[in-house]
Amino acid sequence: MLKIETLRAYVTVARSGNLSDAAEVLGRTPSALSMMLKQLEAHLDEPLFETDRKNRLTALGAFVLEQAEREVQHFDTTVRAIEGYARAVYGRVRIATVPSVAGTIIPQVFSRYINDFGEVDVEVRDMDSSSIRHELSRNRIDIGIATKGKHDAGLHSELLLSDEFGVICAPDHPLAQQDGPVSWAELAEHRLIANSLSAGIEAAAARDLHAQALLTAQNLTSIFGMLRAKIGVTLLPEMAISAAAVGELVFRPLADATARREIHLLRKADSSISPAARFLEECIKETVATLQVGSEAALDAARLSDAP
Amino acid sequence: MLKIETLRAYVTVARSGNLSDAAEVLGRTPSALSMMLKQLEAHLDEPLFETDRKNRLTALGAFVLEQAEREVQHFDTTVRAIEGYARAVYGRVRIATVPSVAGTIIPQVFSRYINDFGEVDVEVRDMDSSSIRHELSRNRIDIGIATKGKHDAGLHSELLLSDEFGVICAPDHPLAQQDGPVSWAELAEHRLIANSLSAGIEAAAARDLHAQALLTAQNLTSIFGMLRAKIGVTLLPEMAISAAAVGELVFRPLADATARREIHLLRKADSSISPAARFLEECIKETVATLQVGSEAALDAARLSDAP
DNA sequence: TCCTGAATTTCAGCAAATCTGAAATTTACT
DNA sequence: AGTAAATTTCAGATTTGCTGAAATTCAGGA
Repeated sequence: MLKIETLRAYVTVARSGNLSDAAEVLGRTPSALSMMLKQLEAHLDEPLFETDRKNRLTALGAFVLEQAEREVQHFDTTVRAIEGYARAVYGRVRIATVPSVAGTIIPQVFSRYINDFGEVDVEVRDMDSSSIRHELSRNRIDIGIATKGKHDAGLHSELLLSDEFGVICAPDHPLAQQDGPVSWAELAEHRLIANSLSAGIEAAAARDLHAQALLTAQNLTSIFGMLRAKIGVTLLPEMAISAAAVGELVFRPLADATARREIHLLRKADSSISPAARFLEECIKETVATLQVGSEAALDAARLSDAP
Repeated sequence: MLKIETLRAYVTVARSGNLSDAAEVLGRTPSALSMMLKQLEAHLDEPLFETDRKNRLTALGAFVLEQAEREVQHFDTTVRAIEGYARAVYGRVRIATVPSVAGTIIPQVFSRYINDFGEVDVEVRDMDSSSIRHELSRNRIDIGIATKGKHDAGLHSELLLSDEFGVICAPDHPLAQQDGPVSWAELAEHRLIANSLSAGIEAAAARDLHAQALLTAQNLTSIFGMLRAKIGVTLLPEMAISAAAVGELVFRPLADATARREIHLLRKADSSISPAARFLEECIKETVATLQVGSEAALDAARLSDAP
């Protein structure tokens, strides 16, 4: 049966015009090549070379050279693609994250690892957590960075980082006049502007506050506008504000340490991800780990470098 | 190193979803396939299947399947092309012959061997002998059927058949009133219409006649027109007239048996021809041999069957 | 949860293919 | 014709690949 290595040997010999040089190139002895070509000619039952010296091809030889050359090249290309994909130097990764991570962690990941990505094509999108989970389950993205859903079946999750909620208000708001954590009772005395992220806080006190809230805003721009207009205060995870251009607003942490948003690395549980996706995941986790070594200090540094 | 047979094994297993069926298809044992795939996975340093049962692929597995499938198909196509070319069931042969052979022998060849030509693409052209030799030496055709040149260097020749010259004249011409061979002396008493074929006769008497000839015509139609108008007689090889629609003309052989046109099978001496060309050559020679078994009778038969 | 049968993997030994190095042969060139 | 280089041949060594049996793993039912 015809083998690629036979064709490769023939191409090398036919092109170099003699066995010894070809043997050098291929890293075998001339005698091995001689036997290989003999076998090929026996298989075709026709000579490929005009003379014993391999410097002139028969008509069949010329035809085989053309075909074999094309074939060997095609094969090598395929092998490169397969090996490249396996070693994550080639491929495509589609990732979707919540905006705050898209604006903080992700840029860090790329600035650290961009050189290791080779030919990998990374597609980043930002969307809200439930959309991310939906896109994941429909196989529209490979990796998601989002909060977990109540009962997301078929998704594998891994805690990436947890993000402390705090109170945001205008600098001349009464709550901005003091430092330190804010208690639920303290917060209850001010008008709350609810938002989709704060609605996720599970503490009972938070639920009560939301039940009484009169205003709900969805996007950061409008929330921040209301804060500056001193209409009220809001609750947001720390990263959500650091990712945006905050301008003149004050952040005070919540006294209730359970009020956190937990951001997970999500992927489909049943199907495997490509090596490139796995590699990107590793880069993200390592980046997060590094940033958390110096705890908040490192996170702050990340934020600063991210807001020129 | 990655081998085609490994890719083929992987494709078969990935498509059938289990080892045993694939082993059946490939004609090996499941254990052989198991080891092959293990080796492939080790080479890529990544799993190709989700579970030990081979019915679900990893992301890498899906990618490799796609690539390997394409590759195996490409390889098989190449091998078919090479083997087909070698066995002369595939290829192209360009052949040029003098018109008389194009009109007699060649149709016979095809009617006998057409079924053996498979996918071979045969191109037939007719032209005069010197053009044929020229085209051959420029590698524009693979096989030529023509008379030899004076000093055609680099051409291999082989006598195919020799064709007796004779006198052609109108039925009411004086020479048509008798049977049997015509002597040079007899012929000298009539006006000769010279032509490019008769000019090639080497006999001294023929040269004298040509020196005195007043008319020279190149193509058969005009020659025959002149014969019918009783302007004179001409000398032509027997096949040249049998190949054409002769109509009402009389042929009498020459007494001088040396006046023959020798038609050769020509090809370039240095470069080899393709297996398909070689096969066609064989077919032509065999056809000629068969026709000559019954000597002239057979040739006559050929002519008859060729002029419906 | 355990059992059962099927599928797969492992292992050892065997067979086939391929390689090497030396010697013999052929070829091209002087 | 002689010589040097290239190629082929040959035998032995090595590697690779395959088989068949046994062990293991797995899926599905009791």
